[in-house]
Amino acid sequence: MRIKKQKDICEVKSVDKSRVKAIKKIMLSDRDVNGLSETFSVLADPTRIKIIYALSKEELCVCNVASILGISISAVSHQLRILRNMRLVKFRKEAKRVYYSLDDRHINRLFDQGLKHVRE
Amino acid sequence: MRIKKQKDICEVKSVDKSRVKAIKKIMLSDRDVNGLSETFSVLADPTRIKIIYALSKEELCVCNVASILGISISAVSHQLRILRNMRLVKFRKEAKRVYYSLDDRHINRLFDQGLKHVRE
DNA sequence: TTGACATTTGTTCAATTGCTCAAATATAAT
DNA sequence: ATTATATTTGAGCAATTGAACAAATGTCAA
Repeated sequence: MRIKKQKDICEVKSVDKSRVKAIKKIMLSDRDVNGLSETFSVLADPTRIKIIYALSKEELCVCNVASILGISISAVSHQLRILRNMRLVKFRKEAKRVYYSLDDRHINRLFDQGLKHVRE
Repeated sequence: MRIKKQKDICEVKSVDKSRVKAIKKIMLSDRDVNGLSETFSVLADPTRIKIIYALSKEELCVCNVASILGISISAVSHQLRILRNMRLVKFRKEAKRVYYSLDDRHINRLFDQGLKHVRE
């Protein structure tokens, strides 16, 4: 095979300059892009999906979530921390238990839209 | 610190059995869970988000996408393959160029819902 | 206090992922 | 055929991530 040095960066002459410029101008802000990718990342994990779904039905303690999903309490707690950091769930402590519930109406809508998509 | 063997699995007696059972019964199917996590995974990457956004505005060739995002053609092509596999984009060849466009109305809606969420 | 239960947290490890580079393929022009 | 342009693909690598396990914290009851 011949050796070719490839620039791998789009040559100016081969680019439709005005088209590229126009779209660059209306491109999403870094803030939007990061927000979107963070949001979708949280929803991109099977365990978290199940947790969110369960909590969308009812407030539950960590132990019950673990029971419902059939995974360890530790694993649930780790995932709940992620959801907490993203402010998707809120919690209240009652004696030894900690009860979690959904804390973001938007997420429910995103979730439902996603379900509609996969079930279409 | 005391050594305790911890089962890390919810003790039956501490679980609200009927509550757990009820939610287990209406839990999402594996199919739904996998579909959701795959769908959200595709949307969870900044590069793919930008590509999807750009393509939502206009049909574009690989080279122009690379130019708009300011990343290598190879990187774009790799990501486009993922979007192709998920059937989120379609393409048509014209001479040496390959033009991509969005091929899923649902994704646009999911995307917009996501934007609404992060901008709230 | 001691012990049991509920949850959280830190560490380690394996798997996944996105990128780069090099190479291959495809198409058209010389 | 050779060259140039456009895109795809495969390998290798660094960074991220989810799960498992151990240990720590917190709360209540005996």
